[in-house]
Amino acid sequence: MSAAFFGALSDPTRLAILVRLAGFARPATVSEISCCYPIDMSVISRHLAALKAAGILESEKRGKQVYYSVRYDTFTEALRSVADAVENCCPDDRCC
Amino acid sequence: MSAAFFGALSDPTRLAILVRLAGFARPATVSEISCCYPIDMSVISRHLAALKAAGILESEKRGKQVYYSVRYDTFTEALRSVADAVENCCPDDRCC
DNA sequence: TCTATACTTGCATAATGACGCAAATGAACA
DNA sequence: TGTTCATTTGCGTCATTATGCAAGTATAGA
Repeated sequence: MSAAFFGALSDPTRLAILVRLAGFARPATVSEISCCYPIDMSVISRHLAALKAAGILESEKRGKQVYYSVRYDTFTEALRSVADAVENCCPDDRCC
Repeated sequence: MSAAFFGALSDPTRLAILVRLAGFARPATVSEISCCYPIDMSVISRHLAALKAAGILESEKRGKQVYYSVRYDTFTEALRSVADAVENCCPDDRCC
């Protein structure tokens, strides 16, 4: 349950990239992704790196291009495990 | 699927507060929560307000004190709906 | 080897956010 | 009404982060 995981999702641009990439349903290159936003490609590249560092995306280099794709299994598993953790949290009345 | 929702969870202190509050399994006052952290109570109060604004907590004022509690249903539902959305995202190959 | 393409990294700047302190609000109670 | 306690809000400061531009790296192809 890491704050870094949620931090990766806390930026509107990164979230939009993730949704778009999920919609692609196939790996996409940085250029393909960045052409959809009025933002410099270097910025998109950094966002993709951040999502990858959080374990949400994975990348594969083929020739000159880098293909990013969603790690559906780990991503959805992470979200559901947080939901489960909060739901099944063992009561603890003590403070400090 | 809002970035603000994840933004509320992207801070380690806020996440710790949420976990603690979930562990309490009952509403807790700002003082009760803040006594667990070496942080000024005003900061905790702001964190609680942020979590509430994100729909993760709710508050009730009783006398001089404000009781915060987790909105388990909406919180876990939000996480699971994001997981579902990414998982069942309709493919869309077009760019821009 | 030279050039073009795809992407990443360095650096500066601007915006955002966390924090502490002090003051303000609001409720209970003498 | 005045005091005290619980919480919130205003404000200044420091750290982090998003962004753009320019330069760097790496790969493909002429």
